[in-house]
Amino acid sequence: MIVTRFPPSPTGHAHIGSYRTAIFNYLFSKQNKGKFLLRIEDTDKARSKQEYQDGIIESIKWLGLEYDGFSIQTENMPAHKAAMQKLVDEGKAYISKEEAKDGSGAIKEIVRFKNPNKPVTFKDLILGEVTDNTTDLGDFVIGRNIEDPLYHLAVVVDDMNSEVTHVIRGVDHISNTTRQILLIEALGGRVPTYAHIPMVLGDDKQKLSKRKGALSVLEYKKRGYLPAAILNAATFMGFNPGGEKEIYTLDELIEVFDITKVQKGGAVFNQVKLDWFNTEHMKLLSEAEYLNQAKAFIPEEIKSKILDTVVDKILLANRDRISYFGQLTDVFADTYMYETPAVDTSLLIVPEKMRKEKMVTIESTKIILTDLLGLLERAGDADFTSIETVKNIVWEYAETQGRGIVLWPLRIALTGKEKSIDPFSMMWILNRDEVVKRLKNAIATLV
RNA sequence: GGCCCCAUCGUCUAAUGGUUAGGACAGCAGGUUUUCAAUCUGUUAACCGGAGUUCGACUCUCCGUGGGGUCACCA
Repeated sequence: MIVTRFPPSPTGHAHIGSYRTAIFNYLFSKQNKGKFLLRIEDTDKARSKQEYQDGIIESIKWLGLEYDGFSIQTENMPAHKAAMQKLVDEGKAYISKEEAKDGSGAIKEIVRFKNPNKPVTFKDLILGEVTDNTTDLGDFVIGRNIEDPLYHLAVVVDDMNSEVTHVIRGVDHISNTTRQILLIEALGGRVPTYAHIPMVLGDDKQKLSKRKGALSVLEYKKRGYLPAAILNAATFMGFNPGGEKEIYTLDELIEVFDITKVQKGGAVFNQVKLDWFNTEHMKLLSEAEYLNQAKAFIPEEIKSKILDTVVDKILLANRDRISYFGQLTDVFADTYMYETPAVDTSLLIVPEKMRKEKMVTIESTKIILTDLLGLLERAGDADFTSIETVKNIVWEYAETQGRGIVLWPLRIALTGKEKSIDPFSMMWILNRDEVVKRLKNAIATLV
């Protein structure tokens, strides 16, 4: 049985690079019908916070990475202490009286591992054979004192006890690996198989970090990204199944993932490409799913003053204009979507470059808008049932007069904005009465 | 600096000794039912350098160079 684990320390809100490690562990274990364990490494009590632990669990659940086992490292302390005592008893570790590093000058008893000083070689699923001379590590510390075990010891004991078979983690841990192997050997445990995955880099090609603006996974959740897109994008940093397909669901990822094909070099994180992945995954949503999820991102005070049916229309008309739900905030910030806008007369006049040789004056604009108003007043309710049918109301007229000449002032009359959604979608959202009202308003400004 | 790891378009990558070095994102150009967005089409752009091995190297070896990681009583 294959067992992998993801052991974050609850000392901050982790970003996409950290969770990619979780994803690779998850993918590998699931495709082998194995187990995926989540372990909170909180041996650094001073920096660990419940808030961060909650964030980790929330993120993992949101991403859909169901774990088969959960543990909190400090709860396994008795086992860590027993292991440390055993090493000391067997002469493989010793207690050393040293001056405390906290500047107090006090002398305390720390526990050091007696380094056998030999080169350690292990086989890495991604890197191949890795050898490291451990002598320069010295007799490294494994406990603050005989009662207080540190990271390396705790990890090794926990992994042994939970029978972890594969340790998949970032290459930044590679030098930890050799010293942990030393500990496993001293404890008489079985050395797991390792796979060191490349770092996720920032634009500066250095390890991605929050300090350099990397967003936490929780932040992406808040901004309305789809977990499926995060999963897909994260996996593709360092892995590629070959072929030209790039959009994969979690199940498909489990299917095609191959740890041995993971890239050796680091991958620069690209926010723009993440947005693209999200756009593509949004297209995979059914209309009902889209609407349902989108509604959570409409500011309450705005939602309460618009009819549900109109909200749906606004959402649908803007569907392919957003790449993540958080952008809905901008959509609704354009109040013309649901409130009659003030119209600036000068905007109504078709800009020069779009006139196509035609004369455009205040008078001609007024005539066009008046003609349009007539067409719309005469339209039936059925004409407003879809964007397509709405378009048919004015299309013939626009064709004969010149599309730009007609559609430009129409759109401005409806939105009051130089840049906006198209007039057909707008009329569909608004329905006849409001369209007629806005046209009349616009005509009134043309003196 | 010691030790370790890495190296294909700007970015993510495909290629597993023989390809016009492919795709995606971004960029650029154009089309489209006006604008913005979206969308469609086309297009610019890469094998870090030098030796070797070989009939033949992006692919294998070595040496450079460059980049990164790590050197805690953090994890």
